[in-house]
Amino acid sequence: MDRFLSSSVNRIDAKGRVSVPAHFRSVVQKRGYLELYALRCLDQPAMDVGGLDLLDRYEQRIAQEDPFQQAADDMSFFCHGDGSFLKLDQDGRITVTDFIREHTGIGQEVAFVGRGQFFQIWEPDRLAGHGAKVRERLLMLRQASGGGPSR
Amino acid sequence: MDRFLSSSVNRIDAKGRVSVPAHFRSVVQKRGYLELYALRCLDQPAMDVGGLDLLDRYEQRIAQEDPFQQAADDMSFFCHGDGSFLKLDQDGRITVTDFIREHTGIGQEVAFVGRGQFFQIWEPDRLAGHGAKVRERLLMLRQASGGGPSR
DNA sequence: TTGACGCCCATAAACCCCCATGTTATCCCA
DNA sequence: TGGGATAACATGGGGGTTTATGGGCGTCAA
Repeated sequence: MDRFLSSSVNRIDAKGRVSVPAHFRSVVQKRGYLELYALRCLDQPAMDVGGLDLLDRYEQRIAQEDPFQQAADDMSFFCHGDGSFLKLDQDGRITVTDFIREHTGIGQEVAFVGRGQFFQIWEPDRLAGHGAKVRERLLMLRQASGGGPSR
Repeated sequence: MDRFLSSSVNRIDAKGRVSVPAHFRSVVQKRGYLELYALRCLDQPAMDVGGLDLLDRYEQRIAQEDPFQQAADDMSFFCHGDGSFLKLDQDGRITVTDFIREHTGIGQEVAFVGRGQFFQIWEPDRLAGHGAKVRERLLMLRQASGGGPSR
């Protein structure tokens, strides 16, 4: 398996460290990531975490823009400046910085959520609230489209 | 890693010195920059800092302008005349000059922001305000394009 | 001589390596 | 099928190293 799947919650210790779920670590290794990079989500109190290939996508997008226009500058600011490195120590833990806590509201626990090519970290309660809203939207979408397959 | 990524805030000491984040220093060394050059941003209260190749970037920008117009002349004056060298001392610190303080509003603390090929220095509060505006613009961009790059 | 600047060192805090412990899940065998 | 052995994992903490920061001192130039 080489995709980030499933979710779990781990506790932050007195030094501010938290274990990355073992399954995610094995994906990290399989993909050959030497370091993890966390990007601040634009519209959610979460961080997107992945390898540096996470940035490649954004940089390709930026390359399409006129480098001297505001859009290119904004995009660069977002993907280069609004993130932080997450070093895995040799026990597979990362340190949760103030930068991350501020944006996510994370206190004592961290929820890890697989998203395929990357994963996210959330404050567990906020994740639960977000999950409820997502399910609601999906349900409305299905009803609006006239039912679809049963079940 | 050979790109300037992530951001952090450091304090200026009584002599006007501030530590460049260790990670940025290692990028500077990896890129072989013997000296850093700081340019006033055209449209933001920040300095762009990088190697001398930073000038290439500005010169490209100027090359886009009609050389008979005043804009090109102004830009040339701005970037060739309104920059300053930043020497790294052997503890990895730079001195924040009055010239920099005036343009950025920097007082006691400096925010370092990675921008890929270069980095920026900001007054922390102004950076926070700028970041909020950038995220707002990017969100609008995403909504306008009906989905956008991520998710 | 004074002030800006470079070089040096001291110290506290942050960070990372290593090992220990407890808990949970898995497996094996009676 | 139950129960104990085992392995995998999350978590806690000790201690060394790196980093940020503060300050002393000599040099050079105005």
